Amino acid sequence: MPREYQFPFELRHLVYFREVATQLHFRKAAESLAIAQPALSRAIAQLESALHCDLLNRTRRGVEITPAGRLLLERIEPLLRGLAAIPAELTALSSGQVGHIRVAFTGLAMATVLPGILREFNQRFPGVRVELNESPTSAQLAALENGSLACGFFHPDAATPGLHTRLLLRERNGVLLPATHPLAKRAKFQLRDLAATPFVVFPRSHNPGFYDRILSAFARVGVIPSIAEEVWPRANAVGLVRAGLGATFMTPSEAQHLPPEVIFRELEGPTPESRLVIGWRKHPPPDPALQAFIDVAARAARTSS
Amino acid sequence: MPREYQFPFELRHLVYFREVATQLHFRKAAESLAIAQPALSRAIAQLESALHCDLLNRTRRGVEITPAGRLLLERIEPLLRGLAAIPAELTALSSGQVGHIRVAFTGLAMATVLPGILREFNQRFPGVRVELNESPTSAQLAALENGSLACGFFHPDAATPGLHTRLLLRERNGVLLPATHPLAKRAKFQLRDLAATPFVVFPRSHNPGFYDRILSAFARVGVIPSIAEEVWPRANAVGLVRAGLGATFMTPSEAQHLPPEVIFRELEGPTPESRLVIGWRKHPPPDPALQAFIDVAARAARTSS
DNA sequence: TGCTGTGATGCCATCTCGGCATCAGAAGAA
DNA sequence: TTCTTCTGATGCCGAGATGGCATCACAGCA
Repeated sequence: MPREYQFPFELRHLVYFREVATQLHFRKAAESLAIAQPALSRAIAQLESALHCDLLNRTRRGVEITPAGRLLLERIEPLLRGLAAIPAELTALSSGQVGHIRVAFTGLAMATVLPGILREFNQRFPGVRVELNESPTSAQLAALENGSLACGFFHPDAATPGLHTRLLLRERNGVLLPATHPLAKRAKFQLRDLAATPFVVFPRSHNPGFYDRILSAFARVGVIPSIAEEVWPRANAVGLVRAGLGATFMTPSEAQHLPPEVIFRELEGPTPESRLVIGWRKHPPPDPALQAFIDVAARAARTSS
Repeated sequence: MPREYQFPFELRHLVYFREVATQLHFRKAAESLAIAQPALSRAIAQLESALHCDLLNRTRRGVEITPAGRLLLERIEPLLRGLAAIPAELTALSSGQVGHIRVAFTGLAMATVLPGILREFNQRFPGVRVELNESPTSAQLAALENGSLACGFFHPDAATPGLHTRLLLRERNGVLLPATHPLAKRAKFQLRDLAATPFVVFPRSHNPGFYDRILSAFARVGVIPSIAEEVWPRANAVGLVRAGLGATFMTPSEAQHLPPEVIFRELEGPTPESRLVIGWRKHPPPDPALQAFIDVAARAARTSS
């Protein structure tokens, strides 16, 4: 039998030694450990022979610790404490009370449901660290697939195989115009009225489906829009609109806090729709912390709608 | 049977788990561990049930680690490394290559043998930290007895029960005079010539035997000396002599580097003798580092005498 | 459909661990 | 002194744990 083993001792020996070295009394230590004294004597003897040195001096008037024993005691105490803490940590992890989840989101999520979700989740699961990254839909889908992302708030435009998704909200897009734009004076207008207006959009690669829906919405009213800039994230588009470079699509939710030089208008008639979902991988199934986050997110969406 | 135990697992389980979690392959891990694969499977299953959570997902296309497993792996890796380092540390301690010894000394020791001893010891045992404290003989004896001192360089005046001692040097005391003292002009004189001179001595409690030998040496020549000050350590006595407060006893070795305002003179006839020894406790026997220090000290004394 | 490779399971020999009873030696009391 | 009492060490034995071997169950692949 190999009996080849990295450690010449077992945890048992170390725990026993710690007890004897602390109490300096074999019988009392054995009692504390709920074993008989001979077993303890033997275990200590084994440890000493395994380490090739004396750890305790057994005198008739008690036990005293040797320098080697003192060194061993110093070394094992923090290690035993660390080991003892592990089961509780794992329990906390399994119950979802402790953990770490990486979450990605888009500007729309942050403008709508995300703050409320984070507030409630942090309150109910203060031990779970949430790592947040604003990230476009396509990057989120890639990160979800390769496992580097736990869940994402994004805008699906097609089926998402391998993912569970849950619809959080849907909004019609309006447009954000420079205050100097001729249409800014009108309360209502349609997409085709924007034929002459250059647009600031996000890069197509970030969400090809929505990008293409914008183009086809224009096409349906016989317009080929001019694309002035492609920029990400959304806040920068607002800056460019404010600078007068063009208009941009935006949902009402995103249009809450705007600088004075821009004006938001809803559109009549056809317009692209934004759908926000939360998505996560089917396999492996979410760990408890992520499941808790998803539950909180789903409930927040229900209550807000 | 109690089988009450602080840890729900043993080191074996942790080492096995680390191997599987690293290799993500039961057979290969079992081979690395020099055990059969079924034993490894069982050990991991035991660990999982002990911790009440899954650590590894066994899929047909290999093994993948769960969040709980990853947490466990993170936690145990530093702990296992720490445990693995212990045997070597104890070996180093036992061989005397590593350690810590507390050493006390008197001014005479530092003026004579101690620097050479420390130089050689540090060279041969760089891993041993030597803690040095200048301390009077009586304090050294007390500290040796209660175990707070490993060894001391001191001046015994009686038997030292419970201690091993080794004579390092013996020197006749001369006197240190202010340069303005009348006797300073004479090259030779005896103790009785100092009848009118006040003396600066160390406190009697610091080495009663030597103090009394001074008094009896005076008594033998019919002189009752006047004690001007009692001061410790020796360097301060030099300062008081320099300030003209009186004379003090001193060995030639201690009179090497003196300020110009004082003059050292050897004495003819009877004079107190200083004996420097190194002493250490008989029980418990010295640990290897201390033994090495004693050996170096004894050899240094032999070569210098 | 069979082959290959995975981890899991059944069975058994062996070893270890710990309990009980007892021993050996020193300190302290009578 | 002698006896008691306390210490830790040792002999012996049974229960349980451990690990090896053979085998199973299952998925991927040719």
